[in-house]
Amino acid sequence: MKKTPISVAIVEDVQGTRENLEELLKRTPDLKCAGIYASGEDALRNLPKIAPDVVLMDINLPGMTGVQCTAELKAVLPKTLILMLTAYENSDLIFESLRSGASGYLMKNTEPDEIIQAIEQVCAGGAPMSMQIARKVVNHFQLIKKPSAEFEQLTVRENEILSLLAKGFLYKEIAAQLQISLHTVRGHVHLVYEKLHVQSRSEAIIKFLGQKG
Amino acid sequence: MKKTPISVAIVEDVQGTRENLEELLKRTPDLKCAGIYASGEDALRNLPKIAPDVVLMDINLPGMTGVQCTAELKAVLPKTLILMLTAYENSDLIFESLRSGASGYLMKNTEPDEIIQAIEQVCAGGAPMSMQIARKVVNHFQLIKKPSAEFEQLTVRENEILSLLAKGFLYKEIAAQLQISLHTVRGHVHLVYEKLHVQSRSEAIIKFLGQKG
DNA sequence: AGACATACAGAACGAATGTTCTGTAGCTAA
DNA sequence: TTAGCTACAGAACATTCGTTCTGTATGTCT
Repeated sequence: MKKTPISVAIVEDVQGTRENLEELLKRTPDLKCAGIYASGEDALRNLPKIAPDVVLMDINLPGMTGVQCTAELKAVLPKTLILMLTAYENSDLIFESLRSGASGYLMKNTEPDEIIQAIEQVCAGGAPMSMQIARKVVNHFQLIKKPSAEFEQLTVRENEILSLLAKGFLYKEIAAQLQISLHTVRGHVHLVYEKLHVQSRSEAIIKFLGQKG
Repeated sequence: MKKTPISVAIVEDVQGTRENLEELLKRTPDLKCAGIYASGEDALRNLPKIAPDVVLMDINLPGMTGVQCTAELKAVLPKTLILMLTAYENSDLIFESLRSGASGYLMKNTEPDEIIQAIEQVCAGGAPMSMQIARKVVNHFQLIKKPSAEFEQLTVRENEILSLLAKGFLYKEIAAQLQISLHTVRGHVHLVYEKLHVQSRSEAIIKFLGQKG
């Protein structure tokens, strides 16, 4: 698929795991081990010159975490693909990693064969991860969707006013934009609060923004 | 893995494809074809009684779309897993499907073997999709991330207060929770506003929530 | 037509919020 | 040590918001 070998760097604090990974890369024909680092700080200092195709990043590093390191690396090397390695399936860390720019998420107990496959897959435009992790990622989208019954009761005018509220306008600014009096705005806002079951502008905005996701 | 066969329903308007899928299910030992429908409306009428384990849903249906059908089915049968079938890799449709509650996303030209595997995988807690689609889903998380320079200037106390503001608490409630005076809360809030370059609680909340994704 | 419901508009009053001050404690650099 | 900086705490005053009223169209049943 690729003629030149894929250059891969390793960031992993545990010596044993680090050496195993290095060994694995070295004995695989199409891969090249471009750098090995025991800490995120060390990796950040050296990787920018090397610009590898792929980085295998331990998520649990002493000092700077793998997530932080990923974010900073991606800022410098946007084209470098990062695969997280982790011992545990922690949901929060998965999402933080993906937000930081990781392109895949592997468990440490993954078979060597599959690690190699994952490296090739990520280069081919994929996002390798275990099927349990894939489901978590997919479910995340569904959580965004919320019951929107309350919002449907709002009249056109109330919706108009709510969306202005949620842009941060003052009552008097809303009154000016809609050509109605300040008092009237207050009246509408109060009805919006009743229908949304909230008692302050803040809560209404939070509910409104949470709704759009 | 499962002793009883997995019950699978098909929603697909094209007769040829529909019959091919049915044939595929029938000749696979561990699968049972529980229902075949040519439209979303038809599926919605009949599936609630059947409650299959998995539904293969064509995304491109005449009348009600596969996405709509997925959303309504999921509302009635939250435990039923839905795999979307599609001819084209349209990003928007992928995300709409996932938001509507689909648990996997297959191309129509997928090999029969892989379709069977996908059905088994989704029952086992996975989220089968092509590697290109997986990457799109993962990338979606990265887009959420925004520049957060302003927030880093906040002190621990200020962050604490901002996050309480963004939960809708009143000043006096915040004062009580943090054991400081109402006046002090005001003072902190004002500093937060300065650092975030906003001038009201609403704007601060909007900025704070927009930041988290 | 009369009774009822709803969307919209406005006013008065108390409560919450925003601004601008002052003061204290801890930490750093000259 | 002293001067300067920052985080935190508080007070006085002005503005904005939230609640509870009343009133006016408009539409829909019966």
